[in-house]
Amino acid sequence: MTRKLPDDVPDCLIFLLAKVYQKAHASFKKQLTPYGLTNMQHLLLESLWYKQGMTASQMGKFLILDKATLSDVLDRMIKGGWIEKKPNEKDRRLFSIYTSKKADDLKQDLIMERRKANEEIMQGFSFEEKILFRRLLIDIINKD
Amino acid sequence: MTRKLPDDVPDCLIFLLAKVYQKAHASFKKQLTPYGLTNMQHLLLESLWYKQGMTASQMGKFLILDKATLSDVLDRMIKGGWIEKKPNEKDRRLFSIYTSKKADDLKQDLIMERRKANEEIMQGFSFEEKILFRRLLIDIINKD
DNA sequence: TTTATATTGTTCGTATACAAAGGAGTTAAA
DNA sequence: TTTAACTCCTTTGTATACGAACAATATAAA
Repeated sequence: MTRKLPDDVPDCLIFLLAKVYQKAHASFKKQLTPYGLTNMQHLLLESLWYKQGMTASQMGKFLILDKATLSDVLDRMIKGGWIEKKPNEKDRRLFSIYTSKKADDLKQDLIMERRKANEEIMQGFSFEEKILFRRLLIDIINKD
Repeated sequence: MTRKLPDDVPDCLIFLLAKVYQKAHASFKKQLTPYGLTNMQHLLLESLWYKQGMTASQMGKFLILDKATLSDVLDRMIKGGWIEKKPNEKDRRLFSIYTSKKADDLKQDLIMERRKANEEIMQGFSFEEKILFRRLLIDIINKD
């Protein structure tokens, strides 16, 4: 599916951003296939390893994800045995989310795959370009 | 839905790319709502204005889009009266796609909206940063 | 020319995305 | 303390995405 841009590159930054994301996403997706995980599921696991026991609402804020999107993904991950939900006794609206043993056993491998995927994206960039590219991305996200 | 990154920015370029795309997409989506068009539909219209009469396969190659994705989008755009499909007489597998009058009447406005959206994304960047950012994005897409 | 191969577009299945509305639970305000 | 306002999560509806399988058609190869 991944291909090069036409010779007359579209003068549309939104399009370029979409294609860069599409390519990075597709590449990482291939790496994850053997594990039976989707990109989004991998992202949630790494978030939980960073901070176990978050509620769905907290994860949504942390990852800038819609709660409706998250609800479905969490559901599939519970069915797949990747995470567990524990009800909060004080506030019965809340569930704390934890990774499962099945997930934890793959932790080192999965983190390594992500590192590899990240390196590939900017492979060929100079050190300065890598730093600047990352900074510009963060600037765009945090603008306003 | 759009929010800032947490203080401890995740060290994952794929995540940053996803969030930049998410933000640009959401922003343009708001601009397009009054027209009754989605981002994808707008993209297809601009492609056709650039080159009328492309087949679905040609559009897919031009925009780096899966034919399955395109098939659905084209279907909705025909139902919405934005485009028209004309069968090819020489090769009965093919359909040439053209914009409708309804779409053409909005052409100048829609192109203007896209320009505005693009400017907003890199607003605040220096001239050099704008040039470099665009080049780096294209490099990533065309790598390999 | 007939058979194998390739291409085009559709359909199916699954996974994001997100707006909007709804149900259950909690907190603030009168 | 009882109601209004808010929060959390789920559900519904629509729109991407894309791999895989398919039917119809076209082309190359034998």
